[in-house]
Amino acid sequence: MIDATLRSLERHGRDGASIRRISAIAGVSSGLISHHFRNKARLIAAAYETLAIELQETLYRDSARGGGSPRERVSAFIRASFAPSILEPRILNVWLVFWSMVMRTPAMRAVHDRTYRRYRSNLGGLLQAVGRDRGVRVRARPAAIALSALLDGLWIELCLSPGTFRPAEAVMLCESWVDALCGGALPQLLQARRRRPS
Amino acid sequence: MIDATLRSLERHGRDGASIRRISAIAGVSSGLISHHFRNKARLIAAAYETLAIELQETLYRDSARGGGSPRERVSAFIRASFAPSILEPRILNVWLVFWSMVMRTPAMRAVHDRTYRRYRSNLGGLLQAVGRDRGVRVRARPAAIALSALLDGLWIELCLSPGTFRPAEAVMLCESWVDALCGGALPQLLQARRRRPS
DNA sequence: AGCCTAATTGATCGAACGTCCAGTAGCAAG
DNA sequence: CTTGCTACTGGACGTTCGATCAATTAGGCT
Repeated sequence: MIDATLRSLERHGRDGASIRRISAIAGVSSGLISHHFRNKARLIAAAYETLAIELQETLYRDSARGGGSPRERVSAFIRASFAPSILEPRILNVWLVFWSMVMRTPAMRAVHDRTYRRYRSNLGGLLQAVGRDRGVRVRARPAAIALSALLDGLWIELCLSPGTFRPAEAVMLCESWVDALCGGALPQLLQARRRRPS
Repeated sequence: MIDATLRSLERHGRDGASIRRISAIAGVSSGLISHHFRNKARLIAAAYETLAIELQETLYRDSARGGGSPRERVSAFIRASFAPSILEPRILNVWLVFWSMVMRTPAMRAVHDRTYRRYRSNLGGLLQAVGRDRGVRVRARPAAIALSALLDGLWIELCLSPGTFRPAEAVMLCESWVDALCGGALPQLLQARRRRPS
C-alpha cells in the first residue's frame, strides 16, 4: 500500500498524492486507505519514512560492500549516490512532494529531521574514518553537512536536466572534495590540534 | 499578476497554483488570467522565468557591490545566497512547485535550462577571475557546477529545517571550498598547464 | 455452529478545481 | 454615432478531490 503510494508519486508527481489514484494502483478501494491511515497526510508521512530508510540502507550497504579501506567506502557511497537506480528523475518527483510537505506539516518535519540526522551521522562517521586513516581529525558534523549538500545539489540538478553534465562528473566533484578534506585543504573542517607533521 | 502568482505559491505551496487563489490575490477575476495566459501552465512558466531572472540579478548586483577584488566578489555572492531574504523557507515552496513541473512540461524545462546555464556562467566567471588573481587556471564549468550544487544543497536544507545548522556555517563551508579551489587543492577543477611556480 | 472483531467495499457529500463563454465596459478610429 | 477591439467579469459545466459511513465479507475463537 505504501509501495503503491511511492509508485503513484513517481508516475504523477504531486497529482499522484491522491487517495483515489493510489488505491487504484494498489488494487484496493479508496475507503480502505482512509481506514488504515486516518487521513492522507499520515499515508504520505509513512511513505516518506519508508523511502528515506530504504534509501539510506541501500547507500550504506553499497558503501560497506565497497572494500576495506575507509576511503574506498566513501567512494562507494558517492558512486552509489549517483547510480542509475537512484538517479531516476522520477524519484525526484517523490522527494519534491515530500519536501513541500515538510514545511507545512509538523509530522513531516519530524520525519525529515530524524532521517536526515541519521544520514549525516552515517556520512560523518565515514568521513571521520577516512581522516583517521590519513592522520587528520575531521569534524564530522560540518563535513557531513557539506558533503550531503554537495551530493544533494548535484543529484537534484542531474535529475532536473540530465543533459547538463554527466553522473561521472558529479562523482568526480565529490571525490575531489573528499580528497581536499583529507588532504588538509579544508582547515575549517578539521580539529585544530594534532595536525600530523608534514 | 505574476507577482500575485509568486505570492500565492509562497503562501500555499502547490495548492497556491490555482487560478482561483491567484486571481483573488491579484484582485481580478479568474477569467482574466485565462485570457492573458492561455492556460495555467503558461502562467506558471512566466512566473518561473520572472523569479529566476530577478533572483540572479539580485545575487549578481550584490556580488558586484561586494568590493573590488574577485575573491571579495565571490564572498559577497555567497553571503547574498544565504541572506535572510533569500533564505525564507517560503521561497523554497515556490521553487519546489517549479522543479516538479520542470520534469513534466517541456516549456518549464526550457526555462530551467536557460536560467541555470546563465547562473552557472556567472558563477564560473567569478571563480575564474579569482583563479586568475591567485595564479591558477580554474575550469569554469565544473567549478560552477560544484559550487552551485553546494549552494543549492545547503540552501535547501536550511529552508527545510532551519535548526539543523546556521547560515553562517553554510557560508563558511562555501568559502572553504573556494579557498581550496584557488589554493590548488582541487586539481581536477584546474587546467593542467601553467601552474604557478610555488 | 455461533459470535465478535477486523478488513473491505462502494456510494455519497460538499468543496475546489480548470476551462469555457456569453456578456459588459472602456476606448480609439472612421 | 457607430463600429471594432481589447480588457474584464462572473457564472456554468464537468471533473476530481478527501472524507465519511452504512453495508458486506472474512476469519479466528469458543
